[in-house]
Amino acid sequence: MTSQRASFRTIRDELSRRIAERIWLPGTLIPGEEALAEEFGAARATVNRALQELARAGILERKRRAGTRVALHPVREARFVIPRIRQEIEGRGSEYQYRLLSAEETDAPEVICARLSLLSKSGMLHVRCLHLADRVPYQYEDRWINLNTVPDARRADFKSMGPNEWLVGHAPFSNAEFTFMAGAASADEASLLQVREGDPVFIGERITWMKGQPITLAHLVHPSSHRMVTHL
Amino acid sequence: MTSQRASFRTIRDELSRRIAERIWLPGTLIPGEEALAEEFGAARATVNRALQELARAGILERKRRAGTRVALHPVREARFVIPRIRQEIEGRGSEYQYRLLSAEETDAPEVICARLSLLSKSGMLHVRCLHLADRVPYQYEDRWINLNTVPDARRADFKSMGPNEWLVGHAPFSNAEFTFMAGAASADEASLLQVREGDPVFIGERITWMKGQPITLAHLVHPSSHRMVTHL
DNA sequence: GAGTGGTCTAGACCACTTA
DNA sequence: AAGTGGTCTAGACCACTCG
Repeated sequence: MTSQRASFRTIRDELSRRIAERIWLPGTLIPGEEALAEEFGAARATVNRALQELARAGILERKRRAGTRVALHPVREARFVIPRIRQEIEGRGSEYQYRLLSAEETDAPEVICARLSLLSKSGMLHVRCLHLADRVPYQYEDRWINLNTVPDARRADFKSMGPNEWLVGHAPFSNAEFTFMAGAASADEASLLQVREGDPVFIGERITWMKGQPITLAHLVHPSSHRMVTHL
Repeated sequence: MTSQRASFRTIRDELSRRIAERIWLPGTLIPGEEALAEEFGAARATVNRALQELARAGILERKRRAGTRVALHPVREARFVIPRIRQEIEGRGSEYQYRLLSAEETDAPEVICARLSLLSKSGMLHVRCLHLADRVPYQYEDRWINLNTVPDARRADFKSMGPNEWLVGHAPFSNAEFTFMAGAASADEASLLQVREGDPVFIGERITWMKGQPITLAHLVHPSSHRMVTHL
């Protein structure tokens, strides 16, 4: 008997509580939708929504015919916002500045072609630029843009606007891969970021595709003071 | 007129296409649920589910009375799985090994207390250990556990099981903060990870709470060959 | 084959917000 | 005040999978 009015939230939270307080242990088969609907005095669709949310959060595992179980190894996931560099800097109350270092159409080196699964190394635009926060180097960006996928990028002016800003407005992506790692600053990176060569740097690599066609590969280098933070 | 049978997936994908192909530009007010339901020959609840999924993905913004708009600045988010070190290593087909370095109840240094917003520095368990993949150092873990929140940890045996594995089974968390950064290996870290002192390392920091009470602070150090990858 | 979750419908009422 | 999304219901059929 529940005094609460039926709502997918109250049902979701109550089930969540039973799992957190180990009333239902991991692996337990919990009652079916129909039974829960009766217990909570709600429609099955309402119970379904509560269960689906918990399943999406990874704390329940649902299978047709087999029923719903408390996940044995809850796959916890966290989210992080895909940073838009200007917003990221301005959002912290800092002044954003942008400096284009170079932009030229040139053949891509083997490494880049391989990373993007490209057969031809031609038709690539290589852009290098620097993003500053309060006049201090914040991120060095080394990017390759596939002109075969985004021919308009030839006419883009990257002097005043970073390639990322241009791309979000002109070439939406359907898939992306993000890689984060630590590395040692090369001589170039060191002088641009005002650190010493060999100093640790935080590197983000981003590859985006539109319907299987590679759009761009970005290599984003931060000084080691950089923090990537996310909450759950 | 749509030849597809009504389904929240087909509706969701069709709307997504209209946005991706810029038929509906950012900021556009799109038709209401009722209108879309009629267009697709579906019930409003079905349209609602499609719209809610797109809103959760950040490409639509919905407000009562105001209607649904294509997001101006789509806040793209990516997810990453919160790694369980053993699964992470075994999932790559490598052999997992664990080595406890030290575990002692001791006062926490100022830095740690501050990081956890702790008033008292006592009642802390300091655990250091090493995780190996195929006998190669993979992660060095330096962890503080708050015994005031998790008194059972005093009786835990961390000789055979890592503190993370123990904690997931005994102290679920309600909130967590993840930080990723690059750093230079200290002398200790360098010898344990078999790199040179000062070499870049990839550092993950994890703080977890249960209902506002800090549970643990983990400092996780990887050699610079480490990659953290996620897809969208 | 049968039971469970997945999805859809038609209708209803409510909550919020903006015109 | 009214229109839009948010949620719920009761009922239905389907798809998948386990025994």
